[in-house]
Amino acid sequence: MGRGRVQLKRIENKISRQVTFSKRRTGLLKKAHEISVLCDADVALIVFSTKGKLFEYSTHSSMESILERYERYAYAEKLLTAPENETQASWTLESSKLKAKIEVLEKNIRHYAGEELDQLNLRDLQNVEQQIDTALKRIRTKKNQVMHESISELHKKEKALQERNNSLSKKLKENEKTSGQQNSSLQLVPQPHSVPSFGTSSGPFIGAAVRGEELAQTHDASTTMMPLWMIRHINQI
Amino acid sequence: MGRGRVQLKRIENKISRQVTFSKRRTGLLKKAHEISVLCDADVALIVFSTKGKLFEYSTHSSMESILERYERYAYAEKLLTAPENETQASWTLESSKLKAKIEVLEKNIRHYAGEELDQLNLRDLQNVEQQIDTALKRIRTKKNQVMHESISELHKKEKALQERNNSLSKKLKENEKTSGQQNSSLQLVPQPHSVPSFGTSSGPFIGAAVRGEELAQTHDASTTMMPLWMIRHINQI
DNA sequence: AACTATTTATAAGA
DNA sequence: TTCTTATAAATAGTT
Repeated sequence: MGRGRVQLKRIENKISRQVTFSKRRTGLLKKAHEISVLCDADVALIVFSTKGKLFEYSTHSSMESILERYERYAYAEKLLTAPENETQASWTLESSKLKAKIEVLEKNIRHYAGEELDQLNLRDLQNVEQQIDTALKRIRTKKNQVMHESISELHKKEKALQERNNSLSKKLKENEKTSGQQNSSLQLVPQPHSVPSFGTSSGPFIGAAVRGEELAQTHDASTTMMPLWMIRHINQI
Repeated sequence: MGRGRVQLKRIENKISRQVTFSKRRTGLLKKAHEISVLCDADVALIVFSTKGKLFEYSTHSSMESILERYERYAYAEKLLTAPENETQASWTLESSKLKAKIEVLEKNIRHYAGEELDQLNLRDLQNVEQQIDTALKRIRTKKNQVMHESISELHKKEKALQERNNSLSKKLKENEKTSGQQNSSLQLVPQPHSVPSFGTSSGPFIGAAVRGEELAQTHDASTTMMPLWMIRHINQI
């Protein structure tokens, strides 16, 4: 539904992903409401954006009651095996499982930080090295991209300010012509923000920006996931 | 969308209500899936028909985990104020705290892996880069150390075997002198443990190790780091 | 945030 | 339920 067909895969461009999310979210909530009204159905819809923001819809009978009903329906089995109010033991168990998981995650993070390496054999070390090397490339790519964007913005601002200055000083000159001359030597043209390492002219600046972008494309990050060894490790709990 | 407009009110005719439900349910689930994939969102959709039949969709991360996340998100307040069953509530609270911590750790790991970088600003990126860079150096150092150790060990073994061989063949010759000659061409000198990826002879083997070390030093990241003043400057935008 | 050209969803009919 | 088709809606790309 739109100017072009769309592949069913994650939209890589951040902006258009956000825009699409906003549009489709509206549509989805609307349709959830429609089926609920038209067909007299109980609907609960929960959406978390990539950034973790929550959007929800639920039929008048309220989210809570629908979720309860869902649990009753979907986990009927579980409810049968787990006697009514959960015992202290089960809570303790869950708690210690979670704590164990946290410990493993923290250990992994320490490994990622290059600490406690004594526990790793050569194969592990090589895996971690590979992972981190990839990560470092991605992060540098991203950083370049962000810097590039910031710099472009600065340049835009600089340009706008310069133009504004020009028009202001022009007006001022005209005013002086009509109302005598005061402050004719006033400094009205501020220096643009200085961006030392990139020089001030736009020529080399643009060159650097383009190079940054190419770099970004080279390191497309969409391919690699958490390393298998880490997943296995976590799952062992 | 169809041959006629439709009022947003309950469809009275039972049959067409069922038909519409069936069609729209399909569409709704499809759209839920689409936004989930396209926009990388976590979606949970629960639909109960009038008759009480359940239909559901949830992003890979599973219905259960999304509902948990929802509870944490939407009822955080309630958990804090809930006076009711004190033990139950406190357990739930602890549990969701732990889960939240796990989520944070997992996010950190993803950042360490160079994923989900969109959420980070330049300062964050800088920090992560620094940490990872340090980690990478440490890991390479450790790896080299481990490799050197195993190489030394291999050399020791090789030497020991060689000596053993020498003495064995010596003895054999003596035996042959006294008891006639058999098996004089028997291969008694075993090859040292093979270390496939480094070649088999000890000469080039050591060379490779040294080269590895040089490579690690080449990756010293101090060259690619951004000067502080530039970062401050950019952050001022 | 608006605007359209298109694609999609679906109401009605079979 | 499923298929077909005319038409309403949603929305991708653009401004």
